[in-house]
Amino acid sequence: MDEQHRSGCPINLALEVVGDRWSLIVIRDIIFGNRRHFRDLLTHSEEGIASNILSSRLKTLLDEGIITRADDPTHKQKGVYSLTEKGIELLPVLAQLAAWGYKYLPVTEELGIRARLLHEGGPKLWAEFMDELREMHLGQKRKHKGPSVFAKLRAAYEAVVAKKKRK
Amino acid sequence: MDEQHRSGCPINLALEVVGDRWSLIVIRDIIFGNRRHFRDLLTHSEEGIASNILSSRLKTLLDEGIITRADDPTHKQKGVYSLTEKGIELLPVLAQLAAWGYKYLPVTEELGIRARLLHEGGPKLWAEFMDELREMHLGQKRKHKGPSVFAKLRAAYEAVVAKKKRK
DNA sequence: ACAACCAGTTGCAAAAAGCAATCACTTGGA
DNA sequence: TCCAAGTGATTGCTTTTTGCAACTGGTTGT
Repeated sequence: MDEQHRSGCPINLALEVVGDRWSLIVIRDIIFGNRRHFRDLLTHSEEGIASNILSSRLKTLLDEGIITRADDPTHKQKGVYSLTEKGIELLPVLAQLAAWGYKYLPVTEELGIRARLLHEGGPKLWAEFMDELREMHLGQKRKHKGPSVFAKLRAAYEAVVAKKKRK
Repeated sequence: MDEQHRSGCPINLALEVVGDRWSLIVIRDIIFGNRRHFRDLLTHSEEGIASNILSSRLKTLLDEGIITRADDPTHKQKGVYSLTEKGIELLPVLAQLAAWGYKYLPVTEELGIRARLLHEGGPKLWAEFMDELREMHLGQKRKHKGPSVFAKLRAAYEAVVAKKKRK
């Protein structure tokens, strides 16, 4: 059970934790979609994750201290997943990855809009977003004022979807 | 052969390309270790990559346009792998991943020093480094003057190794 | 009472990773 | 000239991970 690490390199260690095809997808949906329940992550998944894989990933992320799980008072079986600070700080990784994908890969318009805004906003916007995530997941009070980055990203996405529908 | 994408999300598309345990390790060794030959990547790998996996990853990275391969004039069988602009622009992703790993995972001192310097230098240092990489891999002339970031990172690493040896 | 909802688990097949040995060729030195 | 060392891989094999579909056992609302 004592997992041996391949090396003590930070990049390698990070890849051992989130270097697979699904972990960061789950984190992405928690961050940008605010999906907090198992079913929510399962059925709204753009990519169609299987339930056993989702289950296994959530377990790993729990073990690694990237997310936590709490009981939902409204439903005895429902669990609420929240990001830890360690999980929230994966946002810059996701942002850079998204920027790279947006620039070089065949991204669809509606799914690319968030990557664009995040890229244009830069580290300052990321920090604001992380501040909001700390409020949403850790119950800390927001430091920055003004409109929510989360809401702005969502609104931009909805606008693109609406525009495409009209055509 | 026409691979179907799981979705048009930039994060997902990026993960489909480099979201595995080895691709970014190879890129890391090319960038930070300046390893340009198959054998070089194979035998100096900190993590001990197997030859068939290295072979397969290099093929994928070639197909994706992240690296190119040229014949080495000094040896008919030797190939020289170089980064493309698309590959060079993975540096910010590596830097963020390294920063996260450095902060939260059991990184060894000698392998963590580069992550620390890269983090402290921030996007400005990354840009300088990418400028150097364009010189090393694409034959473009460097725009910025002054000491090489590549050399600084290497020197810092050597210094830590030397210090540990003395003890 | 019962259908819909919830968080998973199980069993099985396919794909990928990992390991050791081998291959076909090139180079440099005795 | 010959042969060891070096080159970039490939092959065959086992183990591990992924992916899919069906299922389980409990909860909630009507």
